[in-house]
Amino acid sequence: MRDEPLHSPDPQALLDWYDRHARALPWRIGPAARARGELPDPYRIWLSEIMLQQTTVAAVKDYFLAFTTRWPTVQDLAGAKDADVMAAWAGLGYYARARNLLKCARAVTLDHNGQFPRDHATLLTLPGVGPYTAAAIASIAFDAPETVVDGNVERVMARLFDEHTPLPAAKPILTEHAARLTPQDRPGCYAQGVMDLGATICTPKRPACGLCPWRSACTAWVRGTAADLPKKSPKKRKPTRLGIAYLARRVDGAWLLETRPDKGLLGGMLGWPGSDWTEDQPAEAPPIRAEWKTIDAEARHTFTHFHLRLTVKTALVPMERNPDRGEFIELPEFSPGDLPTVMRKAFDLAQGG
DNA sequence: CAAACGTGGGG
DNA sequence: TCCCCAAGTTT
Repeated sequence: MRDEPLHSPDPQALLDWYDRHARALPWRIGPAARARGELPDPYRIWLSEIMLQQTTVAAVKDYFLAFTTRWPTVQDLAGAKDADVMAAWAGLGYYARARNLLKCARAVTLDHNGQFPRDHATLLTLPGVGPYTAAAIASIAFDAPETVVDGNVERVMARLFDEHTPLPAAKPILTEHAARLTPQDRPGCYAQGVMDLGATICTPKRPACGLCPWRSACTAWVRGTAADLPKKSPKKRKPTRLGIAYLARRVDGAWLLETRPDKGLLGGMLGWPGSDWTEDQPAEAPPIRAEWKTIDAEARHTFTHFHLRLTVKTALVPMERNPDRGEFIELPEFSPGDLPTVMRKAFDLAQGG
């Protein structure tokens, strides 16, 4: 057994691989433009990077196209109504990202002369921009030699250097390896290349080591440990919580909805008035006096840290009756697509779906 | 440092 | 059914 790879991974080999295998994505410029030394629009890179946080490329694509069509520049987005942006983000998850997206667009427009900052430290001051995203924008949009460390890079580095310390404790070690490899030449393409390598070749399960440009420099490949890395700390099991959602339809077709508070789960999103979500049977909390009927099925949904079993109750209420909570919204001002997924599941259940 | 924070797809 | 995973940030 050796402690070091046979030779150090060559950044140029990774760049060559990227030039041959780069995926065409809506926020990327084409190979011809890249060859001319052009760089992508920082607004589009920022938007894509926020959307891609803990989210797959497949899930992001349509949202990215919808956002950039409706709000082509950061100034357009800064001028949008909060409710419109939250509705457009509905279904993508991690809704703090959408709230910070607007804060950030407005900060760039008002505090930075409408231009994204180019340096890592200033980028880090923007809402929703952490160490990874600041490095991604600086390197991809401005070709600065910053080191991106996302889940892909962690996995690639853990394997290249056969690092068995479990995450997240291993993060500083893996970051150090990644920083040492980052080249001064074409750091933006290099950053995207490492992440593409992790996404398509150096995958979590069954990595395609036979296709990897860094195979001969990979200690885990030499030792046969690649598929077992990176190690991760054991996860906790998710508890189950119970809740009740109240779907009131007025006789004119309007639905009773409320905008959730900015803090906490589904913050800032539209939703059905309901009970607290608790491990014990929740107390009734009808938002309006009505003859509530319980639907004979639950809406089941899993969040990051708990499972939810949601009982759905429906009622038809007359025009003149006022709710204790929420407000009636008529179609088409309200569309089910504006709801976060768990709320849309409740709606689908009430519709008999 | 641990916990909160969504959702959909794959094995 | 259930667990893992995905271009992380904030508190």
